[in-house]
Amino acid sequence: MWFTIDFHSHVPVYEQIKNKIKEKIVKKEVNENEFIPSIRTLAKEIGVNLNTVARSYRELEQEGIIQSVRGSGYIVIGIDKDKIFDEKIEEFRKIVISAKNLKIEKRDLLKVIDEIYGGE
Amino acid sequence: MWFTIDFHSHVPVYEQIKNKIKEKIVKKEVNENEFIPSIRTLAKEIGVNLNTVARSYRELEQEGIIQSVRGSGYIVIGIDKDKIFDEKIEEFRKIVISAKNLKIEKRDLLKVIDEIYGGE
Amino acid sequence: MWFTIDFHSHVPVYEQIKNKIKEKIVKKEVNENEFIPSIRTLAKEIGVNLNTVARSYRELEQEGIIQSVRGSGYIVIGIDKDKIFDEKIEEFRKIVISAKNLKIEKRDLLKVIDEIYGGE
Amino acid sequence: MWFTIDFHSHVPVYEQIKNKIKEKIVKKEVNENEFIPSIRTLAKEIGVNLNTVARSYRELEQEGIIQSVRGSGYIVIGIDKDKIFDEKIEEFRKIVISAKNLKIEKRDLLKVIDEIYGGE
DNA sequence: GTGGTCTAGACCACT
DNA sequence: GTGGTCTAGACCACA
Repeated sequence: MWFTIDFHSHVPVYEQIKNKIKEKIVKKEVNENEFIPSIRTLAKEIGVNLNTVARSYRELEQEGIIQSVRGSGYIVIGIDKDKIFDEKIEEFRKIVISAKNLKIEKRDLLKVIDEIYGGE
Repeated sequence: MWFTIDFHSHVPVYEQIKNKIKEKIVKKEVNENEFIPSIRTLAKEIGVNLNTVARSYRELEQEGIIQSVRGSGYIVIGIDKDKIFDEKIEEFRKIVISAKNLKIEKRDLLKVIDEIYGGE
Repeated sequence: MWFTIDFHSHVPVYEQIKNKIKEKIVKKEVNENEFIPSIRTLAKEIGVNLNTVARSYRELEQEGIIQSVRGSGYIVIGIDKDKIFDEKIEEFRKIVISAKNLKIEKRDLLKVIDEIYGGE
Repeated sequence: MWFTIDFHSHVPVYEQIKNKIKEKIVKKEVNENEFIPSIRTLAKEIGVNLNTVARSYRELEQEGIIQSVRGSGYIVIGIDKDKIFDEKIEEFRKIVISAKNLKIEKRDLLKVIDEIYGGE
């Protein structure tokens, strides 16, 4: 299974798909000039409609990250890592602010980070 | 202005309102037994429809956080800080995982936390 | 009727809709800050599915030409006339080249232009 | 290379091939009773599938423009120039109307024509 | 009523 | 088999 979708999230499914694929590319689980799963394959795998995946792919193509090859599928072009980085950091900043507002202490956040990145 | 709404977020407006009010309560900007703004007032202030604010208040009441006082408005009952804490930590954990997936380094996250919480 | 669609064209319906709306804006048949017809209204009027119009509007929004207003509709932001101009001139250039290749004479093209723009 | 194909055009590849061949015939780059490239050759040259070229040739044959010669290939029969002319002029007319709608001035179109046909 | 998303299913162009 | 487009119809969030 390539990845899973949270159907109860407020984030639309097509956005989740876009994000997951961007992650895969950054993590080099798919490399440039490689094909990603076909629209139909991925749709079946994650249990969504073909059109939903198609929309994700179409938007990723508009962002210049993948490109359709007629009759063959979608191929990875490349990704602007700085942009992805900045977007995620901004998202991260918002939730840290929100956590601070909720009087969550710094050490509680650090604990989570250590858990995930490994202590040290 | 009490707070602002991101109308182009994927998070529904009524959810944003609920979250902001919870933050206010935890931060003690509104205390127990105090009134929060009337539906009408808040709706006008943040530029949304009455029904939207009404829905937020209704759900907050169902969660036992506020209570309607006939003819007067809504009064703060109290809040289960542990639950709020856990929810936010969980949200935080997800984005940290996502950041790690994107090969964002630990120190980049720590930098953001220091910025917001104050270094050290 | 706002406009009509050529269902036998190779140009996809959603593209035709986008082009027609761009024309309307340039021609000032709809002005900035005015609403264009709702997705459902336009879909019914030109006899296409709601999703098709929705896609057109979504892409026009991505291009910064219109913007969605929650619960109200889509409002015109503005349009980069130079870009539209350049695109159309480029399209025009291609067909002129093609006409020349087909040994169509210059005066035959000029005749068409005079017909449409008014002679002289 | 005989000609090139725009794979991201909305015009189907088999239509593009047909049009290019018609142009070649009108321009007398291939004359009557001469062979055009074999399906296999042309397919390889422009990088499309055999079936696609085959479809183009089949339709050109139906239009009486070329004819298959068993074991040899396809030979040019002739072309109804008036029909080609009318089709192209009609296509031209549409874009001129569209240009006028976009408030493009007559002189801008004339400039393009002069560029391509040579001034005067 | 408005936009936003999604499903199910279809046909076309192309390899 | 692949992508590209479209229809019909549904549910949600919002004014």
